[in-house]
Parts: sequence; structure tokens; C-alpha cells
Amino acid sequence: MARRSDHTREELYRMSLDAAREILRNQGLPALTARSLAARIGYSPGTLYNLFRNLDDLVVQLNGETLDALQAALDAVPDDGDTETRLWHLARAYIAFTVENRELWNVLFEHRLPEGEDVPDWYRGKLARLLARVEAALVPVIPDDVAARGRATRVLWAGLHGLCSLGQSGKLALVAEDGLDDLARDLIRTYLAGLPGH
Amino acid sequence: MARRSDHTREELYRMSLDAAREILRNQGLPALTARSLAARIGYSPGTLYNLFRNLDDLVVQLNGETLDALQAALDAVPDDGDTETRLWHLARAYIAFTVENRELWNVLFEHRLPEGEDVPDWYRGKLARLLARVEAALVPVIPDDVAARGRATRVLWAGLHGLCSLGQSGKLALVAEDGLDDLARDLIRTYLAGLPGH
DNA sequence: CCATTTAATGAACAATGTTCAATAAATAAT
DNA sequence: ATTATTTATTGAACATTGTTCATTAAATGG
Repeated sequence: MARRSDHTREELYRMSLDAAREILRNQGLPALTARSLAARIGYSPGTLYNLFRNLDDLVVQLNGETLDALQAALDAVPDDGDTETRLWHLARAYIAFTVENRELWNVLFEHRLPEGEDVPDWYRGKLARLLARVEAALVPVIPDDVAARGRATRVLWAGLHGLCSLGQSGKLALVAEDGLDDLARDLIRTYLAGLPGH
Repeated sequence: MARRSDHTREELYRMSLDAAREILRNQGLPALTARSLAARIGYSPGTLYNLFRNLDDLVVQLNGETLDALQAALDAVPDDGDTETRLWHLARAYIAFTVENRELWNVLFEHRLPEGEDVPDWYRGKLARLLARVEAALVPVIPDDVAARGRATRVLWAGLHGLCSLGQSGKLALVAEDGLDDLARDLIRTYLAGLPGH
């Protein structure tokens, strides 16, 4: 067979990422193969290499969309209340996202690029935008010292990430099921209480 | 060829794990294949399956030894000074371990078992023992409330894990090189300062 | 010295990512 | 209309992967 015109290049790109997401959701990362993906969109494996440099590239693109979805989830939380409740709402949204999108989130942070190349710039940009959402909530409690605010932002972000990461992989010896929420709340509350001026 | 008696079963086991560690160190996880490993110990691929259920099993065993090494690294830090400096020394040792044993540490926390089976009990035991080292340092500041101490232990542990994890993968937008140390110190100091009774 | 056990092999199988000449549909040119 | 050119799609091909297992010969026991 040869050239078809069932879909435009853009449609194929879309279909591929959607299919990849679906495979991840239902069968996990090991099932995400060039052949299974191609079968799902009704094309041959070779076609994928017309759209993506390779499977790694496809995963990076998918991660980009996952970052967007995460951003949207955080943007959906209201900006009211004091700093602690605002941060807590953000954390809750984050945790909920990692639970509802387990596989996507795992791939997002566990996928490592092959030796040599590092994360693209637009990727860093999306990460920075996520951090900014947290940092904004910290302005009232750390209004002047930007360096200190940057540190606090990263510490809270990484702390939350660590909790979710270890929690999901069963390497935190969690007591109950909602133990994650408790720990995140503890982190936020205690850390905030320890900031200079409190 | 057939049966040899160059090495005992235990020696082969040892050689395999050592070779695996060496391959990880020098060439990273993708290079850890049954054939490369077999070649390195001077045996055929089939022999490995006489020692380990499969490659996943081998990695789990290796991770066990990595946990032991991490434990040893933490046990080597002195138990003096106040709680903050004790925790800080532990954190510094942890960070140093993740830097000096980058690949081993990555495999330790990023390796996922195939769908279904979960981490073995002895694995959980080793993790618990690591946490215990941190918890011990927290006794002076949280002497009575064991639940609260358990939470604080996990929060600090996961926080440190998150910092190292994001830091090493370049997903934290770190400012300087020793930014990790600064952030870990910030986490410990601020969190401790925020505990009830301070 | 023979019989039995057993460790080691390496060929074989299915499945992987990736490449690329072949092909035919779509488009452009005449 | 017909022809020429471009281009999207294919699927066979290649190298590698994890894993299995009949075959083989060394070690062990009688």
C-alpha cells in the first residue's frame, strides 16, 4: 500500500499522542511499543517515524502535554484563603492528578532521555511555569527576599514530588491510604510555620 | 561446552552483581543486558538464569545491596550535635551518596517491578531501617507523639528524596551546583523551626 | 570403572526499535 | 487529458533484546 489521505499530518500527530496516552492508561509503559501504537491508529510502524524522531521523542511530546494538563489542574484551584490553605489546595490538586493520571505522571518524571541530550527548553519553560504557580502563593509570606522565596518554592515543590513519588511506588511505608494527604499537609503547615517571621 | 568448576554458585552470584554494578556505573542502565553481563563474568547468558529468576530479579537483588550501602553511608555519620546538625549531616551524606552513585541510586528508586508483584519484605525492612536512622534524630524534638514523629520522618525523607530526584534529572531549575545542599539545609532548618514547641 | 547428577552452553523464539527501498496515491506540469 | 513529479505509507529487513531448554560434558557417587 502507499500514500493515503485519510488524515493530515497534524491529525496523525494528535491520534498518535492520544493513542499513546490510552495505552499508558490501560496497559502501562511496557505496552507502549511502536507496533502496538501503530496498530491502534490504523497505520504501520514506519509511519510513526514520519511524525516523531523516535519513540523517545514521542514520549517527550506526550510529557509536554502531561505538563500542560498538570498546569491546568493547578490553574483550576481557586486563589483564595491564606497562604497555607492556598498551598494546601495546590498540593491536593497535585496529588489528585498523580492518582488519577498515575502512569502519565510516572512517565513524566521517570522517563530518562538517552545519554547526552537533555530536556528541551520548552520543557524547562513549562516546569518553570508550574513552579511559578507555587511561588505566587508564597509572596505574602516572603514578600522581599526573592532568593529565599525561590528556595522555599523549590523545597515545597520537591517535597511534594518526593511524597507522591515514594508514596505511589509503595516505598514510604504509608500507614493509611490518605496518608499522602496528611503528609503533604504536614509539610506545608510545618514548613510555613518555620519561615522567618512566624 | 558444559559443566565447569571455576566458581561456586555463591561466587558466580557475587560476580554477577559486581559486574552489573560496574556496567551501571560506566554505561548506564540500558547497557545492562543479559549478554553484556554474561560476557563480563565470562559465562553464557543462560548461566545467569541459573542464579536469578530473571533480570528484574537481579536488579532487585542489586537494589538490596545499594540499600545496604546507603545504610552504611548514613551509619558512618556521627551522632553528635543538636537535631538540626544531625539531620543535616545525614542529608549531606545522602546527597553525597546520590552523587557518587548516581546510576545505582536511580535504578534503586526508578526501577519498577512488572505489573502485579510488589517489593519483597526484606526490601521494605531495609527501607524502614533507613527511616529509623532519621527518626532517631528526631526523638529529642518530638519525644512523645510517635505518630507525629513518624510523619515528620517521612516528610523529611521524602522531601530529601524529591530534591535529589528532581535535582539529578535537571528538573528543578537549580541555580548553582551546590544548590541541592542549600535546599536540603533550608528544608531541614525551616521544617524543624516550624515544629510545635519551637 | 560405570552411573548419575548437574552446571553450562548456545541455538532458538518471540518481540523490540529503527531504517529504507518500493510503491502508489496525490499533486503539478504540460 | 496525459504525463511527470512529489510524497505519504508500507512492510520486509536488521540488529538486539529477554528467556527457554535440549544437549553436553564435567563432577560426583557407587
